[in-house]
Amino acid sequence: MTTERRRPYPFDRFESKWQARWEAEHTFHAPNPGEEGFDPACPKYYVLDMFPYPSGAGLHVGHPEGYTATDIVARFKKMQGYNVLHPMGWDAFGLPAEQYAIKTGQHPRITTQRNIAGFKEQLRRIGLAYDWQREINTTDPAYYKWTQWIFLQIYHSWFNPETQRAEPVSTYRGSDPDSVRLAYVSEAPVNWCPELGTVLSNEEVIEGKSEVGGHPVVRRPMRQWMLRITAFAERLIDELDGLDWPESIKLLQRNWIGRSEGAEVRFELAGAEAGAEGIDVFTTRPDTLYGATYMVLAPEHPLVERIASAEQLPAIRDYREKTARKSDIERTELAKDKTGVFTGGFAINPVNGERIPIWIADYVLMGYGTGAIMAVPAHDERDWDFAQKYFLPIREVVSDTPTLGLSGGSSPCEAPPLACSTASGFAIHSGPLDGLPTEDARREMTALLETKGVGRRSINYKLRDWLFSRQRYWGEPFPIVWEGAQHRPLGEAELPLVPPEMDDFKPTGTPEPPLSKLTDWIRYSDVATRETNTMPQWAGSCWYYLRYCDPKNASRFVGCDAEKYWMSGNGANSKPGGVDLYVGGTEHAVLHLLYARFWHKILFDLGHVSTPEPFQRLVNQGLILGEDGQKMSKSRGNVVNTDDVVTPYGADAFRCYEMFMGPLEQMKPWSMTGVEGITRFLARVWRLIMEEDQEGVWRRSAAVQDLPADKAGSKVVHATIKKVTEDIETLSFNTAIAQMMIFVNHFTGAATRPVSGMRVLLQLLNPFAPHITEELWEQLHGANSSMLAHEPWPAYDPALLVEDEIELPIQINGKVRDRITVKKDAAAELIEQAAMEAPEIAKWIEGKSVKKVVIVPGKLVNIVVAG
RNA sequence: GGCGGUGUGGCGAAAUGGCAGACGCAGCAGACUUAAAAUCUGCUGGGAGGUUACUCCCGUGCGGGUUCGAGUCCCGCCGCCGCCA
Repeated sequence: MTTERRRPYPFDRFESKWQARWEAEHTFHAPNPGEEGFDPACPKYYVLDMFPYPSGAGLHVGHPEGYTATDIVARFKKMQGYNVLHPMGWDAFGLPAEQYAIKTGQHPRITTQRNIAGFKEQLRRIGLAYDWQREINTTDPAYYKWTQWIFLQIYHSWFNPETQRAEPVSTYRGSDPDSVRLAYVSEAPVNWCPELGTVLSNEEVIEGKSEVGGHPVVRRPMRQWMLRITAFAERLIDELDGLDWPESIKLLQRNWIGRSEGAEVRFELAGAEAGAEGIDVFTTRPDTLYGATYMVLAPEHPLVERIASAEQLPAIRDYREKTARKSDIERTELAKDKTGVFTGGFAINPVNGERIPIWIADYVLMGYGTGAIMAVPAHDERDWDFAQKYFLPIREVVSDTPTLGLSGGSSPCEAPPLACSTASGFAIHSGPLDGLPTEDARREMTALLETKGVGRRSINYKLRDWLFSRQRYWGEPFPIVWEGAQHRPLGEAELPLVPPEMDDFKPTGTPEPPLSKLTDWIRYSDVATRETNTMPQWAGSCWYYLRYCDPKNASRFVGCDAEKYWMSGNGANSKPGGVDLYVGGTEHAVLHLLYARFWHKILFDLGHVSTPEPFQRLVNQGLILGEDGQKMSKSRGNVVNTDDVVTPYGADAFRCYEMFMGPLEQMKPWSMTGVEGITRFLARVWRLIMEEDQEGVWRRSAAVQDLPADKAGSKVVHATIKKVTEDIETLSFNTAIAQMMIFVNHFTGAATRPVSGMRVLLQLLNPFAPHITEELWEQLHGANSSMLAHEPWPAYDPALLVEDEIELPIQINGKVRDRITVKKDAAAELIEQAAMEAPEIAKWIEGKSVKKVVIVPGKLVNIVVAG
């Protein structure tokens, strides 16, 4: 397409000019406390985007949806007099750059730098008001020095159960501090992905496949670094309450942490002497203990070999091998056929002394609870399926009706139930519990167990500790060395620990990380070798919002004053503090947002930061779909790149369209004709103030005059100030733009346009369309005027919004039949009288009796008639 | 299966329990133009009636309920999307 389409307004002549000026004048630089230009009287506002991974594909129109929203808020808050922190940076460690390196031999650093440059240029073209002096990059040694430093703080800490806080490990009084560190080494089975050549966290594995690439993942035991996030499970749930987050995200986190209350119960092994090793189980239904007719251990449970009878041992070993090849998801699938093997051993049910068989089955996971369960087939679906398959006894101990006289597990003639019931009801066949409703029975049984010393109340979490090491090159090396089998930390002075240069990034094909190939680097001293794992990509994003506060600090991860200022609560709303507004996609609901809260709490406990939570207000932007209504993807060919929009329509049209599409949080499809519509709107704004002469030169329009607005005009102006101000606060940008369209439509037909009203429009529209408004502002005020970005936000006069006379609809039985015009504060009697006399109303009332007249002042009149 | 979200014109959507469909897209008509584009003006949920001004009926996924009045609140379903299983 070579035809030079005439642009509806000459955005191409001024957009880059204003971008250059903002950059040159540091218009959006926020000074820190103590810096030049800092005004302590200024309230602060910290508005943050989830920083992107700079991929090679560049920005598509989905990325800047959130960025534009925060940009509008940032510019708005600045005009309202806030000191606004609005930074951007790069989450640049990660697998794609490393895989590209494996394919091409090009160092990931080079790829990363090139991608960052591309992303930054695309963002610049959109005119986002970032403080680029605060740009950070997680792969910069000056940044990851502090990621490593924070890891060391975690390594040096433990969770004191008495204070419920992270404390220096020196306060631990036990004999083996390594057993309580918040960063520890574990030999547990992990998610190993042979294709990627690395282990993955539970959060990175989706339906048995890697989240990145969809490769198969298997379980295998490996020596790995773990972070003890489970210690914070309770606080991570409880402290969600005070956050201004979408309830759905809070719920997602609560479900992920998966708190369940119940009891831990000890079953002795049959034939063992009292006090000998037993099997502990966790159950949320202690009330059903009388219905426990067998036990199941996870196949990898350490007791299995000991319990197993000689004749069962071969079958057990065979089954364990098969299990090892399955993922947790495959194992716990409800619909799946249950399998298992009898161990040959028996346990004693502690409440009724019954001898019950012990099985192993893969539907019991070693990682959840204690790795063993008591099976109550009558009241648990999986136990039911299992019992049906292997003909194990089933005893009903919960009835849906209160039944008296059916006492005791001793009753010999109970009929097995016809179906499994997990519902609450009333205890039966349960000795002392009989007749109790499920809730009471739970409590009663727990108390009973505690008295007998065979169990106790317990809380279990689904959350697992965070598998924190990866077998990759392109990540932060651990500041750890090994001497013999013992790990020890590097000193702070040895940070940053920079990964060595390398040409061959290929995975070793074994669980040995790529760094293990570099024998020189590994050798730390005659006796010590370096840790060769690296940290996961999440590490850098766990604390980047803190670094933005003080990105150049060389002596601390963030300066105390800067942290206190930017992360403080906003006096006005007495919130506990943190980032004032954080916008990003839902995909991070349980990964980044949980990890970052975890790290933040450790740093808070250790006194390094001043707030218990990092992000006070969180908003998720909705996905932008392709024009076909499908998720954008390369394979569908429906991806719209930002440049495809910015080049032909301009940055302002791009920004405004992104915001006009619909509610920020909603999923919505892209539409190029929609972009054209918004372009028409901006062109109309342009022509409100400019007109084109015979030679095709744009000049200030003669219709713009220094006259007061008429009554209707000033009402529109002030209604627009009100609407736009309120809508930006609630992030309802689509309706804010609709109101500005109403403004423009009102003045488009007018012969003269008051310059005061035009100024207000430019102020209100500036956060949305900063280039065109700056240009027009300059047209109105001259080239030497101060920038619009430095103008204050306008205020509205409520008095101008009130009409003297209002039109009231008159309803008969809820249907509008006529309208009357009355004075705005007319008395009810007067309104009623006028309503009854309205021309159309009479015929509706005729021959009927008026039962009631409802008058809602300023809204409507409803006449209720009968007959 | 559980939890959460969502359902309004041809399309994106708007509506503190108070005139459903603001605003925009698409479409139709008119003005300007030799013509087109651009621009400006008007119309545009469905149906019925009337010569016009207009009038009436139906309408927010389905079925009930509360209320003078329900897109909005309550109960029960159905579809789609997401998360967990």
